[in-house]
Amino acid sequence: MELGLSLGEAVAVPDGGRPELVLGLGVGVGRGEDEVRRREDAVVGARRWAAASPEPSVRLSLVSSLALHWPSDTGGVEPAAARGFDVNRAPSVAAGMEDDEDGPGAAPALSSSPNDSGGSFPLDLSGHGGIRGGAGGEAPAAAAHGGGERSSSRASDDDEGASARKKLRLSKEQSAFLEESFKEHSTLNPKQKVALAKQLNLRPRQVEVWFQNRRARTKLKQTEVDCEYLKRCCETLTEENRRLHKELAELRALKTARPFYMHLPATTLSMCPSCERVASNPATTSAPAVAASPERRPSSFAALFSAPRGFPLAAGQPRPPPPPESNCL
DNA sequence: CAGCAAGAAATGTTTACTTCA
DNA sequence: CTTGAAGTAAACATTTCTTGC
Repeated sequence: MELGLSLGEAVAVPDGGRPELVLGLGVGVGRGEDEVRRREDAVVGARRWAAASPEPSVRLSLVSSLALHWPSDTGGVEPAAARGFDVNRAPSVAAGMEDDEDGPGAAPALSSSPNDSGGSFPLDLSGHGGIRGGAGGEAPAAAAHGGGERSSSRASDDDEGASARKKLRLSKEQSAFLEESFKEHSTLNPKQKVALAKQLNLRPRQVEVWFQNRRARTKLKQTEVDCEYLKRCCETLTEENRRLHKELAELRALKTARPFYMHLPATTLSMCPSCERVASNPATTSAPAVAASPERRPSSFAALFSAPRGFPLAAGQPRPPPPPESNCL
């Protein structure tokens, strides 16, 4: 038994709103091909399972979209695309800024001009004093050098004096814009990062960190959803287990009430492993052969006895036709 | 003012990829 | 041409720390 749960299928919303995530849920007989890989593959595998499962899926709107295509403008495929996201194309709002490279002279984190909001960024951030959220116009030391890409970004924020970490609160506008970007793509390539940073008057490192934390929050939320779902599955299975135990007790009671069929010798009936039919032992052909083809297989042993299909056969009743084709000897 | 939650940032680890001997 | 070590970059996991309530 496997539990399947998938996340990340972007689904168009009828009213034209933003896509929703599909949380595919299902319980059924799992297939061994769902390899459990490290990290994301628990979800990916479950999604695959859910796709192959006849079980209905439950859709939850998690207000996020992780699987939207983002076509490449370079035609190339970057590593991030291999992880499921195509992050090669810069966001539309960042068009024309792709040539900017992060460096000491590029993309200053805090614009010297309050009116310089980074070009096409529609939100007016001037009232927030840039990234410092209206911190009285105090230019942070870290902002002076503009940060750098990953290889240098870690050190770049530290080597600027001992005061090191200056906690900031992103403004609502900045957060909203980052959120919108995240909905389009949960990872950024360097150019997109720089463009976004420019538009928001942030350092590229800040944008990078924000996306990292955002991904972590998404994953955490998903884990909570998974946990809740598995809890419910556990309850359902416990209930099913209780029911089956009860059914078993009823069967045992029936066993004493129907001594003829239940007292057949064990060698009389056997299950063919290939076709899953209950067949009579050739050596004891006098015993009735019971066809248990899939379409006729009762859903439970109790149904086997209660269903009006003539089983078990009463004495003198015509026997059902033999199985059409069987590998049984 | 302490406690707490949220979140920004730092740090360490893992993985994939490239380069080069 | 193949292979393994070294280097690099990016993402992730975890932790630290700041800030606001």
